[in-house]
Amino acid sequence: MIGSLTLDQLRVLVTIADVGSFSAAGRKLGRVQSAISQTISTLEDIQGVSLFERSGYRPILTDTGRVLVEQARLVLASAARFEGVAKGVRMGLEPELVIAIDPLVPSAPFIESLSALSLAFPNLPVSFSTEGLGGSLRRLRNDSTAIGICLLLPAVPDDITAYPLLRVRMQAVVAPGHPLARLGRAATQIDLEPHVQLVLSDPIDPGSANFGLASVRFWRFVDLGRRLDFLLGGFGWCRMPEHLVSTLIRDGRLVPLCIENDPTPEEGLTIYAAHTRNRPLGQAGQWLLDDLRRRL
Amino acid sequence: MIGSLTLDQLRVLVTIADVGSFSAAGRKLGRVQSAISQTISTLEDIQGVSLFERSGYRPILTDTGRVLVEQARLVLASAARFEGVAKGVRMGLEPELVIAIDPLVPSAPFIESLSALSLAFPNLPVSFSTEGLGGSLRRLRNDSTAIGICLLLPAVPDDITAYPLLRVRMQAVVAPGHPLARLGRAATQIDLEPHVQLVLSDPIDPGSANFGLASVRFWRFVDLGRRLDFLLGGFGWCRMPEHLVSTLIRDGRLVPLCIENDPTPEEGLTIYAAHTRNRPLGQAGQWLLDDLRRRL
DNA sequence: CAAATCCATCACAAATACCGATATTCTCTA
DNA sequence: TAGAGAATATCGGTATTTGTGATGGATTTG
Repeated sequence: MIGSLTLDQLRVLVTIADVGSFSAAGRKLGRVQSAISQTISTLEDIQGVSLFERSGYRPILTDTGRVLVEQARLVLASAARFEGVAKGVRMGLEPELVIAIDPLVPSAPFIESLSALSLAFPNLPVSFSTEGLGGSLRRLRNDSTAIGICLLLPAVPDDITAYPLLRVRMQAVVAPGHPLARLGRAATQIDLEPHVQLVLSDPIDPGSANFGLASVRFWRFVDLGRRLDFLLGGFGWCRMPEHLVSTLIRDGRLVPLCIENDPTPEEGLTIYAAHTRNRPLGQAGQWLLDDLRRRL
Repeated sequence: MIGSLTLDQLRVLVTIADVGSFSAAGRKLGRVQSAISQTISTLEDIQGVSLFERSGYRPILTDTGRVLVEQARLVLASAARFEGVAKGVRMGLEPELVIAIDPLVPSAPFIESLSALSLAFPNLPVSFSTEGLGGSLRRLRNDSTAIGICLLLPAVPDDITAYPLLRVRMQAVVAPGHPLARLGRAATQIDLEPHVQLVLSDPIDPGSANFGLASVRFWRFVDLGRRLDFLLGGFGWCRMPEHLVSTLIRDGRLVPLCIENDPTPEEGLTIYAAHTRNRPLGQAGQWLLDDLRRRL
């Protein structure tokens, strides 16, 4: 036998635990008492454990029974989730919502929307991917994500529908021990050139998305956190989103770097919520998009 | 009908997903192909969704099907835990192991023993309680805990058998505003289940990384840093390496969460592992005690 | 002490799940 | 391009599972 455990057995078990007796459980479940009794009996039999102490007037849960009731609740909750997802699909929801977020995008502004989302669609499986610059766009075109929260440089591509959400200001920074930190004036192209620039790049297509390159020597990183390690270690300079470095600057662990004729827009880079034109958002995706636009 | 979803249907579904065809699933499950076909047919019918695309030679999972297969795996895993607990009991194990730890108890070396415990008894539900100084002792005398890890001042009472030990660590954490942060005792699976767990997963094969899943609801992340953002935002709980969260904990931006296999006390005096004389330890409890004494 | 409630057991009936055969569609190879 | 092999849906018959209803023993309640 593959496995003879039945959800029905578990439903009966927890119902008994809830209402306190076999008979009452029978009434609640619309079955005769003997059916309940037999169901529990076969459950005990197959699992080889004793769930109830039958010596008294009404059966009481054994220690084992108590624990297994809790386990059963988990199984049933899980099963309910299965049915919940199915129901969502039946009512027009997408089966899951995949969200891709580029690494430079701050999470904070999205958390409220997302917790509202999980309230509005409690059974919707949500997944996130953050996998390097350009990852969101690639996944959008892949159809492996429904929504991308990303930069779109130099411009919004034709096949993408995008809504601007917010801007992140970028700040060039360097560790205090680095030569550029002691410059004492705005850095020119000449100043920057000899030093290593720590750039984020698309892991799949390292040649793309290299905006704001100023140095000749650069090291590529896919992971923002790892780049930060190297930055703090005085390995080179780079631009970082302001929200990630402001406390580090305040603590003196990083020094802001002023660049002459910096091509990076003063008001910051625009973060878009995007989806592909040819695959419209599902109900939940649309909801999230609307909510984001309303909030931001 | 109370609920007509069947574990058998789910077993059939995931088997098909694994082996790739109805016929092969039938062979694997020892059933005729038509039985498989009918099972899936009724499952689709009852849930009101289309799981397979039947136009081709062999049915292929729809998007909905793919998601529901993952959900089904979770349900089956949960069911397997149920049966695992039952099996443990059948083989003489205690149905659960309750461990009480006093709040002042430091905690370094417990984690190795406990992860060894969860390896030796993978389905044993373990719960921790921490509820004030003297709580362990009270629970021991209550018979509501099997083992107490506690201070015993001024001396070991007569009714208690106690062995002096030392310390441990690994970190489940949650933001201060999260409900789990206000639990006030060790979290059991039942406590965790309703809350979102923030899990790291393989972006290529999101189904693979389901180790350590305790909640039924979880959001997947590829990126550790982004997960941390959501964690700090109070979105859910997760386990984090201690070196990454210790400063956050110090800042009060995170709260450590004591759960089943991850106890997290701090510094203290002489710590004993204790149990009452008149209720000898079960198999797993004895195992844990021996392991602790061997290591410390 | 009587009435009511609860549970286990048993035989029978109903539901349901499986099997085997068949028709059809698709893939792969000669 | 034809033919063999394999996959699936459908259908009727059978077998197994599951629920019913009645009965008897035990406990609580008033």
